[in-house]
Amino acid sequence: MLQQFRKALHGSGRQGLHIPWGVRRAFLDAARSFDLRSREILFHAGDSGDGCYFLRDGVVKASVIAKDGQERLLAVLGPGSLIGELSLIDDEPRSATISALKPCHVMHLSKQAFFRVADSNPQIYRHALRLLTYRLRGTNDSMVAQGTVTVSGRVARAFTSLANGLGDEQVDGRILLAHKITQNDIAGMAGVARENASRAINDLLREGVLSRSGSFYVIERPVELLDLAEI
Amino acid sequence: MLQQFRKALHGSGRQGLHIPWGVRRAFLDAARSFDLRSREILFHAGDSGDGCYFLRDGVVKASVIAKDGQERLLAVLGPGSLIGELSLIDDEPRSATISALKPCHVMHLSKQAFFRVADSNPQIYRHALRLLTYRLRGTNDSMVAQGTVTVSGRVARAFTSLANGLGDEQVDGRILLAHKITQNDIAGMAGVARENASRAINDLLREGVLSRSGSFYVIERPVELLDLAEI
DNA sequence: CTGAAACCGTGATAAAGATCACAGACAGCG
DNA sequence: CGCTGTCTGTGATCTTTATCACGGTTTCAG
Repeated sequence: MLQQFRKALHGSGRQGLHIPWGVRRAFLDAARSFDLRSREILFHAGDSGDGCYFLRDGVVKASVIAKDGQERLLAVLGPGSLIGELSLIDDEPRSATISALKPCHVMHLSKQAFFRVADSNPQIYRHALRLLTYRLRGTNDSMVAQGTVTVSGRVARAFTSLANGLGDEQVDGRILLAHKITQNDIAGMAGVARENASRAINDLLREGVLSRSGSFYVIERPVELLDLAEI
Repeated sequence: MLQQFRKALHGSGRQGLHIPWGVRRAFLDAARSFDLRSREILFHAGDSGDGCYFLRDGVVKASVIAKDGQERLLAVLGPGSLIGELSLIDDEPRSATISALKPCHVMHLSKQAFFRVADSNPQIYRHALRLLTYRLRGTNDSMVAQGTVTVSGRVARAFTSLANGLGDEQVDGRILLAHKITQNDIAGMAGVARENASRAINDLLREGVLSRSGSFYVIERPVELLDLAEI
């Protein structure tokens, strides 16, 4: 099912990026690894950026602060995610702020190292192109959704996106979101007021599409959720 | 000033893509050129796509139809634009419909040809990465704007985007949008109802930020427009 | 254990924007 | 020309969503 989520959100597999073996090796050799404490910030939007990061373990969020001070959450990312690849490519400032939601283990790959490795492994370029294409399709869809889909639809959409970033598929097909998510997070992702996110989430809980296990959410009926999200 | 528009919308130069000379040559040799009549459709969203297009002359629009039947205009593109590059890379269906707004001259580059040329000119990959990165930053911003900016702001934003795609900078710094644009187009780009777009446009005309020359719009005070668009 | 701070649910109201209705302008064309 | 279809401007509603208010609940640091 998770595959279908990812498929539905375009591409396949985690972030659509499966680097071949030897190449991954070359990357890891060139990378410097370090840890992030919970709440620690990897970088701020607007920082000048050099290189990109690979999240080996942990969970981070990508967010921006709009002019009016509201925080918009672009994504919550789990292990295996590539972070900060935009600045790697175009040397423009970071477009979002990345902060750790739990302790993380991260690898940093400098710009020079990336292009050095990539130049001798042209498939890497193809993979990178695919990754960006995947993201672009995603944001395009989101933009359309933002304008045409209702609040509860966008909340459902936020959950599918979370499932994509950090979902754990259980044997029975349910998807566990193995991290504490607040209503503020959901509201920030869906672009709605916290209060309305609350109402929409409770509707989903009442209908049984979603449930709570401890402080984690569980997607009980993924198919219905996709349907509500109008994907 | 147009530069500043493009800068403000991330990247520099038309679409941020300046292919070096020899390489451009190789592309043109491998491409097949043809014409499009006004209103003719290059491809539909959902079509399976092979290869990409380069718009040598003319104007096209990229749009999608949301589930509820509303047309959302993603962009209006002028000469020099690259079209359909997503499917080129990932073989997924076309994500938008491209239709000609006036007679166009187009070059088609097949997938095989693209990768053949690119594999022997790795800088091409870098350029392609830059282009996608540029677009990604753009859509990211739009997404944030969509949620936090008011209707008149988004209408202003639509005009900046139009200026970017088909603006002609005059010697006095004004920017001429040399194509007939309807209120429906603006509404579709800003994601608002046509009537409200109408009201917002008239506000801009009254304030003198915008004016009309025949059936074309002219951006009289680009800086103010950028400001209203909260870019 | 306990107090502060963050989080959550829910009603009441306000505001933004969509939709409806309709008349005038304008463009293309038989 | 005059007719038809598209485009435009502007009021009057209606809907959706944000905002405000506030009490209850959980979490966590000391």
